[in-house]
Amino acid sequence: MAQESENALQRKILDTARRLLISDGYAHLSMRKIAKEIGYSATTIYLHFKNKDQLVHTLIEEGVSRLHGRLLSRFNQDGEGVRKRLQNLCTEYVIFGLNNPEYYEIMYMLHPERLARYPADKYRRARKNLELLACVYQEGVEGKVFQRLDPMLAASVIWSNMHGVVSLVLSKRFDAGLDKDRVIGESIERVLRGFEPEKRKSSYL
Amino acid sequence: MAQESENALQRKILDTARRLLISDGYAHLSMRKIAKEIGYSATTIYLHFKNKDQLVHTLIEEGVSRLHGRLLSRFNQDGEGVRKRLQNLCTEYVIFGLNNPEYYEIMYMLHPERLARYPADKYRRARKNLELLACVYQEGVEGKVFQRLDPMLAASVIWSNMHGVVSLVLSKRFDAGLDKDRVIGESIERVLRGFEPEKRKSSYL
DNA sequence: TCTGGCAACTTAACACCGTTAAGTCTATAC
DNA sequence: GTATAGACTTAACGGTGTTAAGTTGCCAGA
Repeated sequence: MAQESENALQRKILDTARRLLISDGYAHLSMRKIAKEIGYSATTIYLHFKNKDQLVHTLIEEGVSRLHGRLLSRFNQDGEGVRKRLQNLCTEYVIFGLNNPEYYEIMYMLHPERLARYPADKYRRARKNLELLACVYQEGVEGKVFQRLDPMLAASVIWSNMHGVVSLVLSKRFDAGLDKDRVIGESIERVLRGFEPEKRKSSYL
Repeated sequence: MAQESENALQRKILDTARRLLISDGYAHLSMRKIAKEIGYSATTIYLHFKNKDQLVHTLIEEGVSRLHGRLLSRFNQDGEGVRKRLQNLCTEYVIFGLNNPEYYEIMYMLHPERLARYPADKYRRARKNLELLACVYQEGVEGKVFQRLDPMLAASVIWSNMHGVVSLVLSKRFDAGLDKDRVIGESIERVLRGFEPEKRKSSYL
């Protein structure tokens, strides 16, 4: 069928694009290279994707759901305290970013111009990752492990902290002499501490 | 003198590059456009700058020292508590980033490929900004406002937190419904709280 | 005054890029 | 047998960073 061959080629384009993205980085990803790799002319890609941005958006979505898979498996891994669970989610996020720098770059570091027409339903998918953090935070609020606060706000603050450390490591902005693992560990630790309840007037002392 | 006219043109190139960077953004900054703007051929720029990266590095350095000026004036503005002073530095950093998105982009969000040959002495300048944070932190340690910790590590953690929130705002990754000012405020607040001493076993209660 | 050389600058070109318009070929439907 | 539709390509436009080679004009030394 026409549609099936269309889908097959579409998948081939995406697979090649992903491979080139990971091997050469986003800066070197070009329509012409993808085309050459799959043995078609560059214009053929435009029969399956409106433009390069749309192709990249598909890769972003892929990245988002890969990350979601990682976070979800951590999320479902209970048996530990709420604080430890949130900490694990943070660690998982950082690990994903450092292990998938090219995915991370297009997902969270690309200039917004490239995302201008990023479809709303894909944004919603991305938010699901934030909601995992928010959910655990809310649990923590109920268990008096964290201060009462809008969970999505708290999740956003935690996320932006994780993003800061990941993106600075990826873009090599930290001092060479600095132990990156310590910065990452301290980042997670400090921001979580920041949400813990004041213990000053603890009643049991 | 030959050198003087060289410098004059060099400055003209830089001024134009800066103007175009701010008006059109880094993505649209091209050697040809700069050349057209100053009425020279594109190749003339290569007589004064080795390549586009070197030109951008000069702009980055400019940005770093602009930011340094801002931070320094806040740094020298004492009469308040140490914690408030560190908070002010953080706020100043965020304000600079949001007010100078194009500068911020090339300074901290550009892909490391573009910075591969960024000279070491310019890195040192960039570190001076981090040292301002570290210095105030150290003051806080001595005043028992912050936990004892390697000041450069603490400064890096605080910086990466600020960078996270700035870069996510600039690249429009936060949910539209989220109050950015609150995220920024909470980010600063929470990370500083994370460095405060444990008050659990406070002796005066 | 002539000449060599140098500095400043330009033109032309290379090898890329995303993207579009127009054209080709082939298989199927009538 | 011919028309149509789908899949694909070629050629081109206007852009990019960058380099090699060429031009121009001025100034020093003979």
